[in-house]
Formats: sequence, C-alpha cells, structure tokens
Amino acid sequence: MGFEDLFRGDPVTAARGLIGARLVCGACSGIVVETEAYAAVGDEAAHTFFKPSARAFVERHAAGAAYVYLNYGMYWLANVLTKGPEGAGFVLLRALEPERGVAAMRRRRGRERERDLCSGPGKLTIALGIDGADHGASFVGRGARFWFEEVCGGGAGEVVADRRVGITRATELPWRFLAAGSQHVSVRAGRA
DNA sequence: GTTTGGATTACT
DNA sequence: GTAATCCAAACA
Repeated sequence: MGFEDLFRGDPVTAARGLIGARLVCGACSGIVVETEAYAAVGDEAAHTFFKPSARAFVERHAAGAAYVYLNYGMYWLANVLTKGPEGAGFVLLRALEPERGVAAMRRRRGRERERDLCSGPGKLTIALGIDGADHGASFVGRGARFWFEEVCGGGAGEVVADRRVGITRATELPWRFLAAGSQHVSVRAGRA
C-alpha cells in the first residue's frame, strides 16, 4: 500500500504506518522514528477541536497536505493531513533518524551530535528547512518538495505505542508511535 | 484593542 | 525550573 492510500485512512493507522518510512526533503532524508496521531473529530487535543482555521484547512486540502504551524511562537511543527471516507486527522512528525544531508542539518541546527538534529518536532523542521512557507504544500504527488519512501528490506521493525506528549487534554490515548529502541526519538516511551 | 494559551527547546 | 517569542482565538 502506497502512502497516498495510507493518508486516506484513519490518522492512527497512518501514524503507525509512517514509522520506518523514509522522509525526503531536498538533499536531506531521514527515517521516521516517532509520530503522533490527531483525529479531526472527537479528539480534544487536536487543533480541529479548538481552532476554526484548522477545520477550514481540513475542508480545503486533500490527503497528504502539509499542515505546518508555529508553536510557542518559535518552532514550526509539521503534520500530514489524513482524509478519507472514514474521517480525517493529522500525523505529527516528531522525530527522524538522520540519513542523507547530515551536513546541512548540522548547519541549520547549529548542533553536532546526530541525535540532536531531528529528535523532536521543532528540531526536525529546522534540520530540514521546513517552515510556514510549506503550509498547504503536499507530501504526495508530482513536484512535491517533500515525500515519503518505503524502505527496502522491510524497514519498520518493531513499533511501540505510547501516550502523546506535550498536550494537556486527551493525554490517555496511546497515539504516539515510536521505533522500538531508537536513539533518535524525542522522549522515550513510558513504562507500560 | 487587549489578553491568553499553546502538539517546544535550550540553558541554568 | 523557566525564558524565549508569535499568532489565532476569545473577550471587551
């Protein structure tokens, strides 16, 4: 199943399915090791629950669109819009294992250690050069500035589900997904 | 027009 | 522990 189909399904399945995939952006790439799912309806932590502009975004954009916003006045956070017959939602990209373009990531981040380059939602957008100008762009289709690739050899490995972090509502849902044992995640999974 | 609350990060 | 720093939303 290609990613375009994945993004037409529910956000939780999409968030889990992206773990182990490669994200390519310009000369840089990395393996997705952490994501979170947000449901457009019924999820009190999702922007669509309290921001009319987020609901308008879902209406106006197709599956695979980039929802990029400024958080805490400082950091751009990137989501993939999922949208299909069964509903809509977002997958927040939270961490990557750097692969190609590490020199450029180091330059943009001002950090040396590979683990400091993309180990958080704000960090990875800086490392890849994603910002508000990319809001509304697409992760799928011809001419995309960024896209996902399946990794040869199965990639995914073991995926762990955990509670979402950094939110104050609906904190109990296990909608954060991590590549088991990865050294490149933002916050390690809590005990089950 | 003013106030408030964040899906964070880095530094003390 | 907490400062940094911006915008959309809510309120007046």
